[in-house]
Amino acid sequence: MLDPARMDDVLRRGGDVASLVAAWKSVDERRKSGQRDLDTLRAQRNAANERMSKLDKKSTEFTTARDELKSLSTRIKEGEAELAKLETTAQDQLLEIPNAPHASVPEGKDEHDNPVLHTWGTKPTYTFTPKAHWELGESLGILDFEAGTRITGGRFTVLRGAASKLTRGLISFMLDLHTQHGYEEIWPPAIVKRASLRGTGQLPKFEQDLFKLEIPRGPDHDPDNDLFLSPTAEVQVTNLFNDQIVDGDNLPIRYCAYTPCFRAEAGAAGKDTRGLIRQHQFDKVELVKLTTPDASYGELEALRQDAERVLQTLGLHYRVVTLCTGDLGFHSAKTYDLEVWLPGQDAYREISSCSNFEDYQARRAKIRYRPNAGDKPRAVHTINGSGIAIGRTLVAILEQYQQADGSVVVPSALRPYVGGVERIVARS
RNA sequence: GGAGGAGUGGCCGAGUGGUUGAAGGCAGCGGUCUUGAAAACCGCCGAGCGCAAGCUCCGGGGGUUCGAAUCCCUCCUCCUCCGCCA
Repeated sequence: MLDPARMDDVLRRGGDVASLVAAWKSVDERRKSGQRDLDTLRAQRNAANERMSKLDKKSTEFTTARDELKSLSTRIKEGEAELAKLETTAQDQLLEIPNAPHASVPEGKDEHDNPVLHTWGTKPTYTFTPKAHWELGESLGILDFEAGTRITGGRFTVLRGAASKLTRGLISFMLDLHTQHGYEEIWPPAIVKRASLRGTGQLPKFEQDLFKLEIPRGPDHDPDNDLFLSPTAEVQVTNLFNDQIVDGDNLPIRYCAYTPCFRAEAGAAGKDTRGLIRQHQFDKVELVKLTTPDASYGELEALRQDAERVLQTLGLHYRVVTLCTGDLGFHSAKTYDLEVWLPGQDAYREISSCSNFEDYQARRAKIRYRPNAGDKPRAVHTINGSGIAIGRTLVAILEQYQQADGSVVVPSALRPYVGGVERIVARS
């Protein structure tokens, strides 16, 4: 959650943030004064109880003191109940306040205002009209949208033959690339509990975007243990450290993880309904770092380059944009998007999003480090980025490497991962 | 799924109703000693809120009581045995 000291910085986001902040401040003031009053009463009770422990239990002084304390005790209980309500309210309000943008984040209204940081490679040229990946995939017999819909529903797809094999190869290729550059590989659960999602910022605000598991539960079930299909490995891997104090000497910590990701895509009706771009289930290799505050922006740049390396090694043309204040995600302080070129759609499409959350997630998930032995614990900074989205990489390969005859050349770096196959041709 | 057992500070581990926020040990930090180190000895050494005084926290939540780490209920987690399973 946002550091209360930074409430003014978050106002750059505009919109209704100002009213959220004002509402929180007002409740928090009441919370503080309630805390003060209650502490005074509790101090009285503690002192009286200590005196009482020295009295003879059979004496009249004891009986008198006990009866007097009874009413004080009742008042304290009432005060505690009131304070608990205020604390819950303040906490709920705080969880709804987004992260403060970093000073280097450009002003802007929406994605059209995102400045391009740089472009890698050049747009490939074709002697024919490039096809969209769904046309290529269907004519090659490797993307079966109809079957996915029949088995599960819309926005689910069956990959066959070369598409399946390329997916498997891409996962291994990316994990190998990242582990060679200092990331430890993690294979986490695909299902996460509510508390984990709150820790990384997906909840409470975005519950409608998630698939929730419905399981018979007793009436006393703790909602913190409600289960959801994880929308990104960011949740699992960051929460590897929830409620932990890590040794400062171990930072930065760098992880990579492959996981399936599940998103309900509420509110995306009608968008990208064709093809693999926007699915309810997709695969992704994620990069996650925990760093000290002074190192986090350097580590963000490095992580972005590590994500870019995947596209470069595959020879895929792309550009990098810096998200402006109006397009910045809820919990991010700064984000770069990697956008790969899709000739079949004549557009750059997001294939990786690399963000520094500063201490926003760490404060929610209680991930701290001790700068030096004996120091007070301090929130770490968390950074993550796709490294990169598997399905969209498959899309980019199909579209950028397509040939006049409808076949698709396999990027040379990927061939060792698909049994040496050099070209995908239609199934006979 | 059935039957037992256990959850205390970075770690181990005392503690069954009243100076116990918590003995003791290990680790860590500072110091004495030493050419240096080790050993030994001395001191410090959990976290959160609050300007402070102070308050809160012994897996989570609720209850009993003037007072709970200690008693009761419930949830979660872990361990052992049986069953089942990839």
